[in-house]
Amino acid sequence: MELGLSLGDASKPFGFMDKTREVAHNKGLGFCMGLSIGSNGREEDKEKREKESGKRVSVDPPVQLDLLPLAPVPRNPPSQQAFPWPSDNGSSEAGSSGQMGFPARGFDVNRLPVAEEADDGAAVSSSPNSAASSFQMDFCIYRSGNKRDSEAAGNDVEAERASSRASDEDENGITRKKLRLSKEQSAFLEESFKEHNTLNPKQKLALAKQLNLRPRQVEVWFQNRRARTKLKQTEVDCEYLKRCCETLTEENRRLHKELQELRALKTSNPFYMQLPATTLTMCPSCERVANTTTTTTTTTAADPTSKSNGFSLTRPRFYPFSHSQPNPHQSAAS
DNA sequence: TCGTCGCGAGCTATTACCTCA
DNA sequence: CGTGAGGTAATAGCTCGCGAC
Repeated sequence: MELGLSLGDASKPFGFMDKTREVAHNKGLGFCMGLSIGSNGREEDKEKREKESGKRVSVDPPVQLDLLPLAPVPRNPPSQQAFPWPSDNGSSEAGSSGQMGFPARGFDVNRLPVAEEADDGAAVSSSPNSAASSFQMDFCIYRSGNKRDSEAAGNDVEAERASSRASDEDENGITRKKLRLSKEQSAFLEESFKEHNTLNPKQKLALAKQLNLRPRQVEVWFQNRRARTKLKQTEVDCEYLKRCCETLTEENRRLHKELQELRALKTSNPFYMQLPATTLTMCPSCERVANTTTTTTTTTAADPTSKSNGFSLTRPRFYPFSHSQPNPHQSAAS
């Protein structure tokens, strides 16, 4: 697990994030986190939109957390599903039907009646129940009142649910119905989100068509997904900062105690502390004395294992910031 | 060049529905 | 069977960027 914290300079995302993300993806390790406070986020929006044309961008750069599943996530799911837009490496083609890994034996989901599709221009081209539809995916029906589709999908459970809900369908259409996405749809959207956490209109339309959803549904899903991600980031941020606070409090308490011990030592042995000031200069990163003299006393003090005076110079300290350069003392310190 | 307007997109807060313990 | 909690799809309202004028 690698943690990084940055306060104040939101314009600079964490350089280590990319590397850590890579590691996390490749090895399924932990999570990484970066935090930056002080940005309004709009500049990042602009950048995102500029990159939206196909580049993978991260949402909300000032707060970057990688909370992806710890288990290795295949870049291409076992089903070899292909996203409806060209990937960064151009490996997937738009509308690559049959590569989704889902049986192409039916439809569909949450598909509104034809008349209802008109609210989103992109979804009006195909009849949701038509076998000749260009929609490739076989998603179980979860929408109330769409029993026929669900049965066609062969999913008895979903069909039952849809059937049971059909009875409470509000005929006047005022009641807002919950359109639960199928697992396949959610999984595909999730994979899409990993590729692009924002969608341009073309991607949205393509994804909607491939998933047999309305573009608005895809849009809402991504919106909610981003919100969930941000919420989790915030939770982890809070947890991390809480730990930082606890650690620093503990460190502060320990330093006070150490100071008292030193003062007591000085009082009892006034000659002990008559060392050159440089003797106690410590490397802030590795806790080792950086400048030593040749006196016997100093050598003793510089020895991190020395307990001759009842305390050690090596004490665990908490530094939330990682070294920008490799710590030359790290191997020795460990 | 600057101001205004319309539009599109994203974000946040909230609601409404659904599932499950 | 009723109920509350949690998850999530959907909505509303807002801000911001951008292009047209």
